[in-house]
Amino acid sequence: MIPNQTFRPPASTARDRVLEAGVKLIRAQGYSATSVDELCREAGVTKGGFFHHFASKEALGVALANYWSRSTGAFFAAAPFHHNADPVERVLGYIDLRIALLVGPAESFSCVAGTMVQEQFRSSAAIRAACEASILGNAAALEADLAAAIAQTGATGVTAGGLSRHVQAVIQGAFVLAKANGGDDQAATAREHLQHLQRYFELLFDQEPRENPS
Amino acid sequence: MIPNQTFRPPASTARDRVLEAGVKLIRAQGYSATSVDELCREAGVTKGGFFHHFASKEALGVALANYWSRSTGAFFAAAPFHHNADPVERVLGYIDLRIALLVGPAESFSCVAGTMVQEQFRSSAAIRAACEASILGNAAALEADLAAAIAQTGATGVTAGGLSRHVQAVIQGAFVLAKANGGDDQAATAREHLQHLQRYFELLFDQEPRENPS
DNA sequence: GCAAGCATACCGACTGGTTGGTATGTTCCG
DNA sequence: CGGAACATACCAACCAGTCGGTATGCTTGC
Repeated sequence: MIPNQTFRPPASTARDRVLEAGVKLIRAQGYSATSVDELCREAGVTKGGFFHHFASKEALGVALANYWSRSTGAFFAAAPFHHNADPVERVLGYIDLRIALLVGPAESFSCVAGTMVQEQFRSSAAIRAACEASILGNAAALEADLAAAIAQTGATGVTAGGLSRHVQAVIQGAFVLAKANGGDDQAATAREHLQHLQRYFELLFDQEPRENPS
Repeated sequence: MIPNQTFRPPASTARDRVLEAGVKLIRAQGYSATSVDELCREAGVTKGGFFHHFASKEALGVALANYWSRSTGAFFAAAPFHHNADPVERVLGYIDLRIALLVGPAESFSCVAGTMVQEQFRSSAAIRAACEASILGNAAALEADLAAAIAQTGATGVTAGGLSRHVQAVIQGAFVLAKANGGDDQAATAREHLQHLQRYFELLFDQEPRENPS
């Protein structure tokens, strides 16, 4: 879910270069279709180097999901939307940020954890769990703001936890439909769905609709 | 997106058995992780038989997406929610049906097209296009009802096409989060998100909230 | 009515290349 | 010196795809 490489520090060690290669290749091809040899080539590391740092390809998958969690968690934790006094505006500001990050081809904004878990949820329990932690970690970061927004507006029939997970579900769904789009603007496809999510929150929290950038 | 095997006629020919094997295995493992040998074993077909019917594994992927389109299209076209006089009720009835289909483990209700496109959107243009057609075909089937609902309620800022695609995006996102869930009720995870989608439509079309089954 | 001719459906051994993983160095830093 | 960080060479299993062949049925000519 973090947008593109510029938001992560350039990889220096071999281990980090492999993780960066994993982000790039698995976003574009998925986990199973990405071979260890390919990862090594992309990272400029030999097979021996790879297996020195990762006990198996599965271990790389788990480490990659954790790496992804840390990167995205740090990025969103540092974002300025947290400074807004109104919790509803903080929630809408988060979605604004997510929309702003949707640029370029799908492999530059899609989610490594979502991609991996869709393939590996039955084959590898360890990867599944690491991806779940990544996605739910992102959700949890928004839960307090959502709880405050619900309390402030008196919205009924929803919970902060449920809504926070739903935000992530819509984001993941937006990625799938963006990937399915064969046109030249996959990002616009993804934005469309986050704008519907925003409208849902505006209706739920009884806000004036904000004008959408697109 | 069609739920489970009981909604499709039992496969008799070798070709159909391979397609059914594809539905089962690719739902559980993804496209890349499913080998031709595995498909043959599951279908009770030999390698020669497989390549008699499909020119390549990629051709099987395309045929599978088309098979999926036809199955799901026919199933939803025959569903009784179409008979409701109120277009808003038809839309909500569609989501009710989608919710009702969410039972069992994720591999029994998830979408073959969504799973394949997430892995193959860059690697195979033919599979990507076939999956796009499958997902957008499901969306298009709801577009007229959404257009009528918008006209009837005067909902502003949304289009029938955009909303119909959003329904599919939420469904796909619900599947991803269901797969990520390691608990014993992945279906409940998926249902949660479709209920939020339903609430969005209730707010958008100014309906009384319906009581949710869960 | 029946056989020749041909298409379809299917079989399973085989191939060249790739897979994840290992065993055994070498290099370099504290 | 010792161990962490790599490199090289290699392996058995597996991969998608090929190939020569068979069994079956349909079609056409006589």
